[in-house]
Amino acid sequence: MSSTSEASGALRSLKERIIRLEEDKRALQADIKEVYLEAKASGFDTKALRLVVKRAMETTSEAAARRETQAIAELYLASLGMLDGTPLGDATRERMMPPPPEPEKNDEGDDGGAPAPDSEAEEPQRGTFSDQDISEARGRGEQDCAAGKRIIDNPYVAGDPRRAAWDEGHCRRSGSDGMEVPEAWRRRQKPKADTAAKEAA
Amino acid sequence: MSSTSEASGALRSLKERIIRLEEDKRALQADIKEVYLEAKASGFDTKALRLVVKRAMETTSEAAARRETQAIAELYLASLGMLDGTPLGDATRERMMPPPPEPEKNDEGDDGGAPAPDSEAEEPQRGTFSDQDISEARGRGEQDCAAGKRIIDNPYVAGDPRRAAWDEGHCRRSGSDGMEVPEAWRRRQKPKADTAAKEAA
Amino acid sequence: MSSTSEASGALRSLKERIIRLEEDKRALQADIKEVYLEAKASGFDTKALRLVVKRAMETTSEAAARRETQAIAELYLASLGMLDGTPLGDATRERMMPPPPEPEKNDEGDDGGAPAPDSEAEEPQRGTFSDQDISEARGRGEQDCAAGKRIIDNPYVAGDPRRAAWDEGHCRRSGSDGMEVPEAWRRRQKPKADTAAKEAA
Amino acid sequence: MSSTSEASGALRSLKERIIRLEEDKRALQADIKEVYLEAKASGFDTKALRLVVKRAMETTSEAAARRETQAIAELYLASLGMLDGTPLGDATRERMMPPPPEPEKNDEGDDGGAPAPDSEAEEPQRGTFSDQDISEARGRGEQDCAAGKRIIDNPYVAGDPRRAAWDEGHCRRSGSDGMEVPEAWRRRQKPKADTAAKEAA
DNA sequence: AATGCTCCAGCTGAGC
DNA sequence: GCTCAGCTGGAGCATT
Repeated sequence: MSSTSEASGALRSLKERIIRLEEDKRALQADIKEVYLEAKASGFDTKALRLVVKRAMETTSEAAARRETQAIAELYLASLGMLDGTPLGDATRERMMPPPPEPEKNDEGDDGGAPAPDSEAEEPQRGTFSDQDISEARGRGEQDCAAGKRIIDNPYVAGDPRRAAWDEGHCRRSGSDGMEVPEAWRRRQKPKADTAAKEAA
Repeated sequence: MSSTSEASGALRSLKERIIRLEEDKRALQADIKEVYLEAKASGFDTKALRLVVKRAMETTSEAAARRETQAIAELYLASLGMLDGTPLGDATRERMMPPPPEPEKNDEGDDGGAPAPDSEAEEPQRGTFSDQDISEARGRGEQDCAAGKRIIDNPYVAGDPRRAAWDEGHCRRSGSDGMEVPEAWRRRQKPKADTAAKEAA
Repeated sequence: MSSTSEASGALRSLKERIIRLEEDKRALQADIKEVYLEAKASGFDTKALRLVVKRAMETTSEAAARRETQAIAELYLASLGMLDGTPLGDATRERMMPPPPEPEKNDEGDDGGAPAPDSEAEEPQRGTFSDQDISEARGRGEQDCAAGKRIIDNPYVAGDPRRAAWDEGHCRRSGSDGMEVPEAWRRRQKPKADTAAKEAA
Repeated sequence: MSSTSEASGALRSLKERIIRLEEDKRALQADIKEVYLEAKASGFDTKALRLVVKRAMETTSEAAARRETQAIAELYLASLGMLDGTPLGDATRERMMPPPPEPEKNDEGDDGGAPAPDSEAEEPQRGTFSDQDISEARGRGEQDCAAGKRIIDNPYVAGDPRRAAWDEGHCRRSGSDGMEVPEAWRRRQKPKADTAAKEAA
């Protein structure tokens, strides 16, 4: 019988190689844990820090996929009236842009449909709006959507709670246009295999 | 020997109760899976839908904890220059508000430090800003922070890529004030026990 | 616009169906947890109980797959000298049986190779065997394997620590026969899809 | 303001240390995966191999805990008649030994209670026993337990299917003695913190 | 009681 | 089309 080719020896060798690697891995895990403990001792929030690390290690396509999911989820939340105060992010807005139908006409509709919310919007203090104000903003969002306004045409400035309400109205409307499921509500590209991209990074 | 008090019978009974419950659970899991498949078949993005469901089932305090972590993570990302285009959310801004130092003086600094970006900001088209523009906005954010401006005083409107850059500058600066770790960067309240709240819901 | 066919309404409906099911699931999970707590309070070991439940809920083919993996792992452990006292299980022995080469010859080899360990084996007390005894048993296992003895021909009775050692020797030998990896060391049948079986049960 | 003590810089440093460690970890994970693939290509069963590695990396106390849980689970399975052919392992037998009540009396009970199963047991062929044989063995196990016989006094040899049945009878009986839950059915020692032991190993 | 860690199972995406 | 591995999320357990 040969000495190195036998199954028993091969098994032993495999086992030991794996164990060695696993031990190294454990050591690294312990190191990582320690760094987090150190961060915590310094006053950082480890959960947030973990999130930051995760983001920093994402490949480009992973980040894109995450953003897309996030954007779609925001559309869904908006259409269900669950935005609770946080307006749509930029990525989500961008997502809804592709069909910019006849912009010149929109401007007209804009002026008519939502004449001058800007005047009210000049007071961005929180908490000064009644439920009725919010409700009105939601209704205006629906109307504006029906009138062909785009999602970026939200008349309320950032920080204004009515901004989220308008988004909600717009999204609900855009999801109820008789289409089965609107294009912006669907996942688009296939998340490509980016193993190579990972190495390249 | 008694019939019902014996350990062997008790064990059997426990086993069977658990199995019955587990089977019911499996059935429900299958049902849930089916609904997701149905959603997918209709064109919805299941991953986003899962997220929506998760949100909808959160208790108040869970939602608060999530939002807080999110806000802190955004601060960290901003201070590391990793916002890549997405400006700070409202919740994050709110988080940084508590210390509103001498507002009247700030207004002065405001006028001086960032005179009139609004004029430029009136063109919210994406992609028309050079890297230098972005860099300048970041630097201005740092200066404005040093001058006592608050995070909500970001002079760039929503949708303007320089808005995120200004945020980054402001956050980096606010994290470098010589304090060990600024108050806004820390986790605040203990997430209270909301078991009762869960039942109430 | 129609009332039921719109995407927004469909989304709401899906969300609510899922939430309802998830709530039921949570309730069941809570019930299950309670039963385990009750078991624990009665003095049962919950970890062992969980294992029992797992076994009881296995389908036939799942059980078969588990047993096969278990048997192979025991072969590996034996060949690496890691059985530490626990001899091979019946399933593992059975696994090594298929090639029963010329039984009549084996019997001869049996008589010659391991004459009368039975006489010693009549004292099944633990701890009365030296390392040398163990080592001898391992060597005998290797020889017996070479001599064509089958794994069930282990001359030591259950409970005798030399039994495990003989197993180890036999397995090491059977894994070193010059074959790449012996048949008994490989996974055999494809684990068939038993979805139907699951329903039938 | 100092350059190194600022929060923003500290955060960056923490992030980068973690990322570096995580990258090393990923590399090791990839290596481990490769070894498993190699093993698979050679014909080894990777699932079994994983189990072997797990065993090999266990600390002493972890192994003890695993064995204890395993032994208790076997007792439970036996008492529920779920051993299906696989008799109790040695560890489980050992577990039930502590109360060795008056061994000389037991020998007598032995002779009376289960006179000469050995004569039948000399034919260890599988599959030659009827359900009735199995049932009888189970009943005898119960009787023998009642008569004070110990678990190691199982009269059937290893490989005899009645051996498992006798075990089942004995375990069922020992769990039904009127005691709440017998001592052997409970978890014994607290699994001590063996962090130090891990390092020592 | 609350939190952090570890383990496990279910789900998702790739690959033959 | 089905299997397979990776992975993420959740549950249990130990700890403080």
